[in-house]
Amino acid sequence: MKKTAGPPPAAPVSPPAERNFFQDVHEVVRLIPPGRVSTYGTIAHYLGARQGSRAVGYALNASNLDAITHRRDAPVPAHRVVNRLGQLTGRHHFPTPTAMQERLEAEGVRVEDDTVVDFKKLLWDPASELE
DNA sequence: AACGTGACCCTAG
DNA sequence: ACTAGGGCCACGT
Repeated sequence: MKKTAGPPPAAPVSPPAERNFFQDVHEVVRLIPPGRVSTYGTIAHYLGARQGSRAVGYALNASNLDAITHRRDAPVPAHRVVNRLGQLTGRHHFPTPTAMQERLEAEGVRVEDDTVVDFKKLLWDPASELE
């Protein structure tokens, strides 16, 4: 016999925080103003995961795949996120290998040799700018 | 369910 | 100065 009501109230304990890393990353990246760039580490650090930089990239990958953030109203400007050296390491994950650079240049960001020029000056740190 | 991978970063020798 | 290793977060097999 099967038990009539079989909905196991598993729910062991509510999670401490339901903050989805994914969504959180998307939100922060969306706050990056045009003409500015940020880094995976900076965002991760701002979210409290200093060493969770990889997850940031993964989240952006999902955004590009139109997986979670399929909002055309507020697309995630993943092209504004580079690594700590200012290199466009994620350009290969864009529709075209040059899409990232072109988008940045369209915003006035100069890119040379797959690296953002004056990247340090254009760096946008939410912890400082967003307070 | 465990292991491995990935758009990374930091610390140690 | 350079090289090596570990660590965190989420996902795929």
